[in-house]
Amino acid sequence: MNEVYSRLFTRFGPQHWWPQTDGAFEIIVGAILTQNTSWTNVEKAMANLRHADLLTPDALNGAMEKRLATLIRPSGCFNLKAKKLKAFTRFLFEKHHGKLAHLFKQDLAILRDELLAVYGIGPETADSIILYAAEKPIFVVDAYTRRIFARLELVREDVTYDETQHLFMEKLPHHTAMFNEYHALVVALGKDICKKNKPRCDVCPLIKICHMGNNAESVT
DNA sequence: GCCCAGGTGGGTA
DNA sequence: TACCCACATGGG
Repeated sequence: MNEVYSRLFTRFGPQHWWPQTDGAFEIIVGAILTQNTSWTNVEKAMANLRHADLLTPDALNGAMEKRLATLIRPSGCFNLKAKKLKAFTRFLFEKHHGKLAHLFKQDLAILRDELLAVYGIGPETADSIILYAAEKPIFVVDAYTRRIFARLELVREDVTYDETQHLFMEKLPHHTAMFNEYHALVVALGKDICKKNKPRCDVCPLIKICHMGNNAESVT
């Protein structure tokens, strides 16, 4: 796992996901908006929210769901995501006085359980929030992670989210900055492989990555 | 015109 | 538990 990280970093360089100039709340909003959506679309939705001064817990909590949906339209699934954003701020105000610092000061395991209980927050979004917004060390798993590492025969094909996460966290030092880069680098590799096989692939990205075979070894 | 994107929740068997 | 499906826009 360490070896793969070194090679990925050498190959792709630092990815600068969620730069520290973004506030924690913006990161959370982005994590929800990016579900099954490309980042360029999320940026448009975020720009709309910023322009409307809605990128604070208070403002978002007070905004009408319908208005939110209109503003975040470019990110797709906008009605659903507006509902999810409202669900998060409702949770934040009901349990933590609307303060992220109050939410984040909890133990990592408790924090994760609380996030998972919020409507619209699944394991990947919860872990992204913990790693990128709360800056606590947790490994974020996504579809690329499982496919790529299954192909490298480091995990089983049918491995679950939690199993994958456990495996990585067992073998790697718990460093927030490193987990941050690692996840971003895996996504960079996944995209890179997709691009290379684009012209001939019917079932992207599954087949593409299944086809990467020996090339993957040389890339990573 | 088709496929996918930094997923999640709900329904059915 | 294991699959399906809806959500929905914009870029390649």
